[in-house]
Amino acid sequence: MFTIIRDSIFNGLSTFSGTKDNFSKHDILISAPKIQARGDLYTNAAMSFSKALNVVPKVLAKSIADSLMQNESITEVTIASPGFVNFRVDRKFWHASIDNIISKGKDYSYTNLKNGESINVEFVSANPTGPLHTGHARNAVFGSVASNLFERIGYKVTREFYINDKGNQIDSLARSLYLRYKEALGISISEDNFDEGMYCGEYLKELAFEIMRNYLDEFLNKDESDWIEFFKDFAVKRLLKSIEADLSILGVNMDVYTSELELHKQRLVDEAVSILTEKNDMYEGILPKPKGMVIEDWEEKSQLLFKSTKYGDDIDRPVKKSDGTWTYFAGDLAYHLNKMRRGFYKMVTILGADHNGYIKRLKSAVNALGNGKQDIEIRLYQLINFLEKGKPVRMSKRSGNFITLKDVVERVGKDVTRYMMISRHHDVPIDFDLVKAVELSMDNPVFYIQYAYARICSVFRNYESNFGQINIEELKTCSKDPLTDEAEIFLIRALTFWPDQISAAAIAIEPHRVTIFLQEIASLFHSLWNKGKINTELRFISPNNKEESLARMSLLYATKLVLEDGFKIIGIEPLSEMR
RNA sequence: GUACCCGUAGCUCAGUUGGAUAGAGCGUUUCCCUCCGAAGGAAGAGGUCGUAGGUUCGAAUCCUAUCGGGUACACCA
Repeated sequence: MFTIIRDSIFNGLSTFSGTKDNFSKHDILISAPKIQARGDLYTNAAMSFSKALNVVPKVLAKSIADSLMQNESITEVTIASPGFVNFRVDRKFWHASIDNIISKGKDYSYTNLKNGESINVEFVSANPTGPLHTGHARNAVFGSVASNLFERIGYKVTREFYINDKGNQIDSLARSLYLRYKEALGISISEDNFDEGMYCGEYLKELAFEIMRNYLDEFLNKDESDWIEFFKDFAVKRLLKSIEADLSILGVNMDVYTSELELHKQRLVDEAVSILTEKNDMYEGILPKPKGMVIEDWEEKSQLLFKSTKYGDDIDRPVKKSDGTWTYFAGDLAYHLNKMRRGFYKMVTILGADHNGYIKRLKSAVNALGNGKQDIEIRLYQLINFLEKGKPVRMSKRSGNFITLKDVVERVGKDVTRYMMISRHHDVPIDFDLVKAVELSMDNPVFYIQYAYARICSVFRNYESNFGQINIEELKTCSKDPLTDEAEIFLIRALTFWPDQISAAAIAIEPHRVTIFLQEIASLFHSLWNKGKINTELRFISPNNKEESLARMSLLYATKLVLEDGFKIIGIEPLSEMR
């Protein structure tokens, strides 16, 4: 809807030379003034482009104002110093906005900014050594909502999970499973049998029993080399399946799973290393002892290093351990080379805040391998504190007594979990109160927006019992003239901003904004509803006046579409009535 | 010691490429159900945006310094 206005503003600016080179229409801000008396909308374009065009803001503002005046939907334009242009639009503009929303329907917030460009979103990527825990839940929801947002701006999204199915942790996993296997065969095992770093959680017992049933004592009293590969493979496969199941109850589905082990088997690590060697980015060297932390068994060791300092990292990073085997980082070199070979130059990776030390080396690696075409963005999310009636829930990883993702979803439901996980900026830790989260109050913001939606559905039921079945064509074509109240216009205005806000959230990779906008719209709706309680003129349904009722229903229908769109992006189900 | 993140109302947090008089919820005070769902709404109190400088027409937002909190810092993943 704002494109027409943007065009007018742009025309006002384009009388000055250099306009086309300096910015595009998309850079023009149109927003609602905080103070109502100033107008319906304003732009700061005169100030923000004053420098680029080398023209004083007031002159630009005058030119913008003149151009806006020629737009017939604009009724009044005022200039405020130092160059704000405030204006009012005709009611018909807002009325047309409703028609626009209804015609676009489910595609209302879709903007084809990226024109089908491929993007790879890597998220969760949990080690397949146990069930997903609550931290993964935030990662999963963040990645999944970000992906939905990317699709809204025209990206072709691939949701990807990187499987760390190689290394010491997987060895420990296999040994842990072997202990459980011995236990299944009647050998007594206690927690003391599990060394540091091994996995003594209950979940391996089930897998051990399955091996015992199918293979009896075939692996008993054999050398580790005779069984370890089988146990690794079995454990990883099964745990991955349970991870997939956990993600699915959260409504998260991956498109691609990529195995680290496979990349090694395909010799892609060697390939990545030889590419970097050719670029002169690899060398055999000794790393300095880290400062500010005590390492007891520190030894100077020569190892293969990647020259990541060349790309902005603080120190160079080891690709081989001192014993000559590959590091985890070596696998990541291969992995990102693999991503780019599959055509993904635009990459987004979601990681926990504890990975902050890893970003620079990852970006360095991608920059070194990407030949300038690469574009990787990494987003970190903060931890979640689980509370119960305000008191922290104790979690001990050692005894395996930590809250799993499944626990949370089973307790509060998928929708509440998803909503809570993205209701805050990713840089802010979340306090998640398991009790308050299911209360039917404003301590539980999910219900606020669902309540708004349910109320709208209720009005529709009511309308139909008065006037019979409603159809969309009718809503589109009916006269919107009865919509004149301030509260109605405010709601329409908020709905009109929706596509801009969604694309801004996508570009910034900030899914939490969606929840904020939804709160705003729900609030405007609730406000309008209550206004109708006091002033019967404003009620959505006037039993004796179908025309008026229909106009109001068209506004509600547009609101409903936007709420549904928001729900879909967040991945929660709309409720047509509260229990 | 170094890097990254956070510091906004009593509490939990928004604040969109820098925009005009900094906003919500909870809590608190006062109103609004004979009337489409009060699980809601209207209004009040509550702020030198951690502190000090700087950049400019204009700073919660950008830069520098500083204080407080979090996370991470050889070969692990």
